[in-house]
Amino acid sequence: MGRAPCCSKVGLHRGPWTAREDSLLISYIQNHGEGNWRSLPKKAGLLRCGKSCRLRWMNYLRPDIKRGNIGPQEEDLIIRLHCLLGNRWSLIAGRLPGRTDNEIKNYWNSHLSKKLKKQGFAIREETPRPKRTATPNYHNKKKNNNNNSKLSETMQSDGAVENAKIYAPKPTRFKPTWSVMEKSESVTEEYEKGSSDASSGTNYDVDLASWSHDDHGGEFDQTAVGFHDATHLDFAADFFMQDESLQRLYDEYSQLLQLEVGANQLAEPLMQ
DNA sequence: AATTAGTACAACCGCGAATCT
DNA sequence: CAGATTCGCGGTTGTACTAAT
Repeated sequence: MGRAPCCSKVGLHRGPWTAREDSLLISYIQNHGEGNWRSLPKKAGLLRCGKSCRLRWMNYLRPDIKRGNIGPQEEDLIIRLHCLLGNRWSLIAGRLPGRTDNEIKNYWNSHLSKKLKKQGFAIREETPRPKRTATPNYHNKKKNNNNNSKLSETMQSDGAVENAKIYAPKPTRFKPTWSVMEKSESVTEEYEKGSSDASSGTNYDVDLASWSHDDHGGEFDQTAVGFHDATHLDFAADFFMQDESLQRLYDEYSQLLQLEVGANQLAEPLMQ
């Protein structure tokens, strides 16, 4: 229901974008703004599906996208946020001004996960999306949900988490904090300040290499499980309190989670 | 020089949630 | 309120490029 038809089924272009397509899309959005992706291609004179246009704009053409290599401070922040949030790339991207979720996801998959494995950290092969709280429609809906079927396989094949309840925050559409929290005293602001001045020691300048296994008595492996509930956030806190800014970053997320979950819904820890 | 393997990243796909009618 | 539509997310795939053999 409601799914946009695949491009191939309606004879639309697929694959890499040409310079001409890019310029058509850019000029259309400059004149009319984002949104209405469904009707945009037709109006812009593009033989693409709206979904493809949106993706191209969001991940490549937007003027505020930061090009170039991901720096060590960004890398450090990605790693920490991934420990905290799992594969919630859009949330992570929201903390990295100018970076897209796709870029971070790619960087993680092709670069960081391997790097961390080499360093001896246990990386989740697959982040099971947290089981969603039982909204009235949820269980009655699907049948063959990919993500959830994967999740249940994972759960059942792994005795350690078989009966675990996972904190399941209500999914919300995400807007990058640097655009919606401009006036706040958020960590993002500090990060932006820091990252805009590469020569200064930033608030996130923490030596990852110092996080050896031994430093944490082997407990670090638990980060591979993920921190989907408040109990785990407490545990996570031990690792992320390396400086004040990270504390605030952690607090921010912790607060968000607490707001959503309510005390009686807090899941039991995955590891006990 | 040719082939193979590995890497990086753009793009696609399927899904659920939000929003609209 | 229900069904339809749109949007956004995360997993996966395809392919261009580079390094190694």
